[in-house]
Amino acid sequence: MVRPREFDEDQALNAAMKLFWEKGYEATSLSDLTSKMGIQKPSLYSAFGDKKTLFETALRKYTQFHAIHVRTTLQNKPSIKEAFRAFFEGLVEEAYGENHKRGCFCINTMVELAPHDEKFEILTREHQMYLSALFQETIERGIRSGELTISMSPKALAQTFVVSLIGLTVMMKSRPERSFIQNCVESILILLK
Amino acid sequence: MVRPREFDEDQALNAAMKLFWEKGYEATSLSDLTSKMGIQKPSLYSAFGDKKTLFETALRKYTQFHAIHVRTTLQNKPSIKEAFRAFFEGLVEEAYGENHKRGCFCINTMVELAPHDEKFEILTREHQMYLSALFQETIERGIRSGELTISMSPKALAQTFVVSLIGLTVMMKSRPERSFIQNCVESILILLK
DNA sequence: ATCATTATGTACCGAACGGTATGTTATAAG
DNA sequence: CTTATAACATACCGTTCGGTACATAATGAT
Repeated sequence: MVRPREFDEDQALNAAMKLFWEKGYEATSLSDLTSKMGIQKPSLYSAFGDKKTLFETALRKYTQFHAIHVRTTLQNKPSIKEAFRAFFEGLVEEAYGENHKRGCFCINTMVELAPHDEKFEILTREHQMYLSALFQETIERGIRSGELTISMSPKALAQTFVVSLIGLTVMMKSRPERSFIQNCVESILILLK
Repeated sequence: MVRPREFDEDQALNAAMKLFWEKGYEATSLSDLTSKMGIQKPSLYSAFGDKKTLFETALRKYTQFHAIHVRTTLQNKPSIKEAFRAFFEGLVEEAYGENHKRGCFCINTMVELAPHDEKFEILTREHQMYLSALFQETIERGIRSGELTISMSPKALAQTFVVSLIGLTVMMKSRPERSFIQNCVESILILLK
């Protein structure tokens, strides 16, 4: 009964996500968006709403993908210690490897928007809480299996891992020597005893 | 021989610093700046150059103040452990106390500008390296005095403290429960044995 | 008192911003 | 084949952006 979409919504949203991820909310213009998404402004508005709404949709998509990525990385190794090592060293490799990445969209948003927009304060906090729960489950699995014998509570350790993850991700934006980051990863992993 | 400035440069720069600190580079407009600095645009340009230059000047001023603040906090206590505890708990108090602050201008800049502007990549990295050196000196002081017997190198521990500082500061922007942050502080301080 | 020099306020610049009105085109139901 | 509906491209909206030209005002040196 109606004319169908000529563009792939999911693909367009992916393009928007990459842009916001790379440049942030303010520095990304509607022109940037429409050109990379391959659509015109009216199509963008009818499909995704205004700029803030599109940003929120893109961020939600990112956090979902990211949560899955973290979960699978942690489940990928039988050893818990090796799983966390692989997770943190994967981070470093992403940042210092051949085609280095953009950091974390959620962390960028915590800095740019969370302090001035309660919606993003909540959205980003919930993602960090999800990661914390994920870490905690993994740690508790290691304790139950007898692999880990940690000195602090699994919850506190998981929270510390979240903060370490954020600290590493942001620190790498200033591109310190790789040894700096590597030292930090080793220190953090010491907490696993 | 010439007409003198009618405004206090230092005071105007302070106002600019607060604005950039609070809102970041992109979200702060020249109108915001001129109104809070109490001057007109031509005065701003003749005294401070363009927006980017003013931002850089403001950031340099911030990092100088911040370095002094950290140094004095660390030197304020005879016990090294107590000094670091006071430092990290001061952070938390700043964020959760009565009139909570804006986080850290340098960290905000690491996220917003460092990935796209080498000048700020370098400037922010150098500040973090300075903090790392400060932490390291303090730790080594504690070792020499016999107060500390740490398992890793003072350098690696100092670097880990820098990353923890960044992680805590950014995490607090999403305003998690205070216990979350407090747990992290305790875990970090465990590294001091 | 004159003059070179610089700060100031006003008014303006072109460009880009986020967002929309409008007319046209493509579709599927009838 | 007509028609209702919605997506499309174009062209435009008022506003704000960063930055400046210009005339005026204030100063110290002469």
